[in-house]
Amino acid sequence: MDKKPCNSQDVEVRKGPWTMEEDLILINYIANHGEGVWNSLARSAGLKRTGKSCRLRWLNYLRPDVRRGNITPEEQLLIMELHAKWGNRWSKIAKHLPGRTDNEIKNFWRTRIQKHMKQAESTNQMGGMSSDGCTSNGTASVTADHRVQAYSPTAANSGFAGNVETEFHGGIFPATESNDNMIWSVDDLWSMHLLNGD
DNA sequence: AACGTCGACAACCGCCTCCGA
DNA sequence: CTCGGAGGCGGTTGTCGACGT
Repeated sequence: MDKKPCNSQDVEVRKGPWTMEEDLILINYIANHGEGVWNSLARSAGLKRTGKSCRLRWLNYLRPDVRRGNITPEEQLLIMELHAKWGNRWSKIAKHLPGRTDNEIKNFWRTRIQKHMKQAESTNQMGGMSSDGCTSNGTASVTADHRVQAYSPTAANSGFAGNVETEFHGGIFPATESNDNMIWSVDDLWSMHLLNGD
């Protein structure tokens, strides 16, 4: 994560977690100049990051319309339906979920739904094999509601259903955990940006 | 109270596609 | 028509925090 002790400034490329300063620089720059060619944007903004890294950070985290927080049951259902239709076309799926990013959906799928699918499958195998022939690999051929039933109990445990109501009240997202401690939220960054002016 | 394990999320990497020179 | 650069996408990995033992 450390910078290389290198003399030439154009070789120096930062990796790893973004700092608050970097976020602010990126937000400010895009607010003033808009998105453009990411490589030159990174250079012009003075960020020692690759264009790709800047793009990813902006799209997945800093964009003002990015909605963060728990995926609602409705969104889960939609994700599963679309995934059954298109498979791992995360960006395509993300287009149908306003405020959600492909990365977020992808992570959600891998960490939660896939796990519950495995559990459901092993349960099915023990209990008497699949109920409707869900044997295809990866690109689900099962109906969405079937899966909901398979994983919803655990989902409720991990806070899916319970947080639906708190989800939207704040508009973008409620920045629940951050402000008290030293962690900053995107909201903070944007308000700082506004304070700074253009 | 300490240690180990698991889950969630952010970020990076490599490949593919598209566009302009 | 070909080549190179940039953007986009999906897969994978690393890190951090929460939870259980």
